Amino acid sequence: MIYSRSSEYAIRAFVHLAHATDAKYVMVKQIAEQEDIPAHFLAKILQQLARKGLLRSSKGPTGGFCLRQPAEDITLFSIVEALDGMTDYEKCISGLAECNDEAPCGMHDSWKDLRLRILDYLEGTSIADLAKALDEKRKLLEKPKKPRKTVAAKKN
Amino acid sequence: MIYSRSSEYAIRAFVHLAHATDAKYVMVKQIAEQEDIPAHFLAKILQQLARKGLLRSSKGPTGGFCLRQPAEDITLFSIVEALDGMTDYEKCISGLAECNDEAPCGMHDSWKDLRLRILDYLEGTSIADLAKALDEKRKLLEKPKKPRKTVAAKKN
DNA sequence: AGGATATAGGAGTATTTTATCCAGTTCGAT
DNA sequence: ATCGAACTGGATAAAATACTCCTATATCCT
Repeated sequence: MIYSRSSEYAIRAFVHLAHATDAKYVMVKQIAEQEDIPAHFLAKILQQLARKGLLRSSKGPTGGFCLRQPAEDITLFSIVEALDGMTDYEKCISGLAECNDEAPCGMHDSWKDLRLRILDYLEGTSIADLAKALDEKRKLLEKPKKPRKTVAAKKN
Repeated sequence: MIYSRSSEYAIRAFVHLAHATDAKYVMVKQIAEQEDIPAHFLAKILQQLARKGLLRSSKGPTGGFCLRQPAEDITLFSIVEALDGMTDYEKCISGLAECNDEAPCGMHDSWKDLRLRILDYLEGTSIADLAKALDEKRKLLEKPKKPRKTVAAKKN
């Protein structure tokens, strides 16, 4: 709800690509299957991001997509901005077009603070951050110290 | 983007109602005009909120809507929850259904922190807060110490 | 060179959100 | 009692978002 579903898909795809460290191209189909994202839809999204310069693409066999910059340099902000735009964040949350720092709007100041935090989050989080966090979580789950029989009661 | 347009309209309508201090009913049409909200659409929204117990409604002449509780007791959260639901906030931002505090998801922890802030904002801000902030802003604008000729260059 | 493969891109469909309209019901006022 | 005002609720429409399909184009591989 901070960003669209398109952006969500893109972010997940980027994290996936960040794991393909050897800078090889990865097929949309492969990403879509492993990340459980509608393939055709994801293709569209990645095409957009390739046009915007965030991805590199190649056609034909051995083709696919790969990150154009190191994962450390790609922020969530750059992805969300490219797909959703930032107009929602630029206007006042109350929807009053006339509202600015001087004009009246009850929500203005408190929202400004929260918006800043959201933008900080988007600008301060890179694909590399997410990829690393994901790796660490996976490692923790791979070697459970005290495995309890089977993976039975899987709480959702 | 934190909440839907419906919620935005509702919040503005509630702030409007909070100003009708004498607990009288206010017509949808009147709110819609003054707040510049599509009247029929707003009617639907207020009906929903009346059904959920956040508003009191009355038909016929002298009828309309009024707050059911004091504005201090109505949080943004209660409105947004009633209209949008909180399912978006309950699930992991990455869209992974399987993701929970133990399961792997790169975004989980950082998002958890931000989500908490957003919910704090929604739960910690009441309609009375917004109404008061709006009043204060208006007062500041009403009596400019040094009025400069006319209100000419009205910057958007 | 030519066939297989993967992205590019346009067009089309489905679903959700936003917005409108109208007939029905309730209630106040004359 | 009756009329009109205002909410109620269902049906409809428009717009935005999410998703699918098909053809073209570029590239690798034999």
